[in-house]
Amino acid sequence: MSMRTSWADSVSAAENAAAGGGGNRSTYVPPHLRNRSASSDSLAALPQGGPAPVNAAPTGGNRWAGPRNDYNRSGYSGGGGGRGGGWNNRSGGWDRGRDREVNPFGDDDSTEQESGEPENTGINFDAYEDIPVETSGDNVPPPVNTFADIDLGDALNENIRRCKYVRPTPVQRHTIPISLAGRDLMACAQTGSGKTAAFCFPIISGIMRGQSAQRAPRMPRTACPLALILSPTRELSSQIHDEAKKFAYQTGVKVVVAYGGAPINQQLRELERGVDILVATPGRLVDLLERARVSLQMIRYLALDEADRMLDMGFEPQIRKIVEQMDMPPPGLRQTMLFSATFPKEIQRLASDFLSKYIFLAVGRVGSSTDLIVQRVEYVHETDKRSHLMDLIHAQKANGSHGKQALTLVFVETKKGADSLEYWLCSNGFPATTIHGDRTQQEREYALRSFKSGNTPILVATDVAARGLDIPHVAHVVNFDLPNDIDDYVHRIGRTGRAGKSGLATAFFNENNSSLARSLSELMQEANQEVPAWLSRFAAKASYGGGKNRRGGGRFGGRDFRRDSSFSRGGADHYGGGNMSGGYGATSGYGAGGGYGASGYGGSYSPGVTSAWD
DNA sequence: AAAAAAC
Repeated sequence: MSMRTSWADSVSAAENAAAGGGGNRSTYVPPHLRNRSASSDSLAALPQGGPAPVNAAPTGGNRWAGPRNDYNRSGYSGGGGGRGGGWNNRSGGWDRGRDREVNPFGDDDSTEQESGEPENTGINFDAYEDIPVETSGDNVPPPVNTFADIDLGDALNENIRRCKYVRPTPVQRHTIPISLAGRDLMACAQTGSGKTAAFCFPIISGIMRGQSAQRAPRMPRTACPLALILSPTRELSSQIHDEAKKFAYQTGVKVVVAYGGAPINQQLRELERGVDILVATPGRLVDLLERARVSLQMIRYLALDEADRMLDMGFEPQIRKIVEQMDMPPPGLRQTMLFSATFPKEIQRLASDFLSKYIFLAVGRVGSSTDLIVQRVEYVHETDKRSHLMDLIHAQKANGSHGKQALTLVFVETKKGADSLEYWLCSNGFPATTIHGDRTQQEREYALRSFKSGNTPILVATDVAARGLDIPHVAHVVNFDLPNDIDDYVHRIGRTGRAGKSGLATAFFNENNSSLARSLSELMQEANQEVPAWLSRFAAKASYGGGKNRRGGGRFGGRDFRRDSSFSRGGADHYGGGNMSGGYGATSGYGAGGGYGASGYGGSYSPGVTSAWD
């Protein structure tokens, strides 16, 4: 009860200060002002020294060392002694109830066991012990072994508990301290490695500590996020947003998502209500920037997820526009994290342009984790694929659990192919739906929901669903059409075998896939899968045909990209030099393609990790 | 070659 008035007071104090008497009726309260109870705090109570220039932060390295008494306040976590005391209980908060924070964890912590085991059991934690991890760079902060080793703050710790994260994944163990130290990072990490949490925790924590009292400029209709997370697909952005909201629950840090295909007005409204962390796809963000509805001048954290994917998709111009040609602070004055599964020269270039004195991190995939996925390859002629699929689904049906049919994800190569296969399945009595880029966003989201819920246990998808998407409980991934790229294959099969559950991946192979034969059989061998003799023969043939073999074939510590002739063309060692600034970087060891993530089939690929770790 | 992504 007193809390309510406290909050209200706090808000009006903040408003008065922020509006400067200008009659601005914005209800947005910067995060560093939110977590304080008004009775004792006011603007003047900001951490000592008052306003620190925001730009002093990233390279300073020491900004975390100061007293951090501006969060975990009594009004917040201490509360009535019960956990989650603060926000939940208020009946009208600083926002006057207009945007009551929905509990992203569902109704109550205590009901979480209702449907079987908690999400995180079954993870083979021991498998994490011997994951190869390589870092390079100057003064790399040591990894942590537990979340408790890191001072993320009570609110965040509580959310980690709610997420049931027991121990940090390798990418988290390394990334979080690096990031908390204010360092830039280029990381080889893929879906399933826990990277969303790895970059969200430090961002949220940093924003909460945000000692910068620098106010957002007074631009009533322009949102000024402190952190930007870019990702290649709408669904991935949406998923990151969902995760980030869990991590930020009751921290006062506001997360907003913006992507195309959805009505922009709602997103604009959300933005107007204030945003600390903006998750976005590049196209929509450019739109928002051009409308001046978003300004990047306050950005302190930038995370680029699936960077190689974004470049594949032709986003480089938009990304460069966003990062270099708008009003975002330059490298060194912001903290940048670049995540990519592979390191072709385009990515190297991006890294040397976007990052400052960065640390390079490559996390190997979890030991023998692909053991959790049984991979089968079957020789199927183009014309036989449908009937073959029908057989598989029938067999699957027999295995279904809880009276529900197990979820089957079917990958095809084209959007038309997806539609026609879906139509065929449906007209043959199989409940199927489809997701691809020709469908409206509404249809895509509906399809995904319907699939996840089990209402439509068969989902036909193009590669839009291959990467990053977290669909729990997929029992079977069928590569109806194999991709041309082994990385895509790895991503696709990674949709199953999650959360420590076993998964099955079946591929239909025929002459059309010759180019994949070699890398596919290598991958399967590495994962202790049975490679059919006929596939080995295809592989042997293809290795001479010069098909699309894997570059270098190297493992950890492959080719040095600077020795790649195509790389040094037009300026020997340009990138090497660029990356070497300060002696960091993806220098030897992680080649352009021949390096870690590329050849190791997902250097950090780690299926068998629960959804929340993505 | 196809996929994805802003209106």
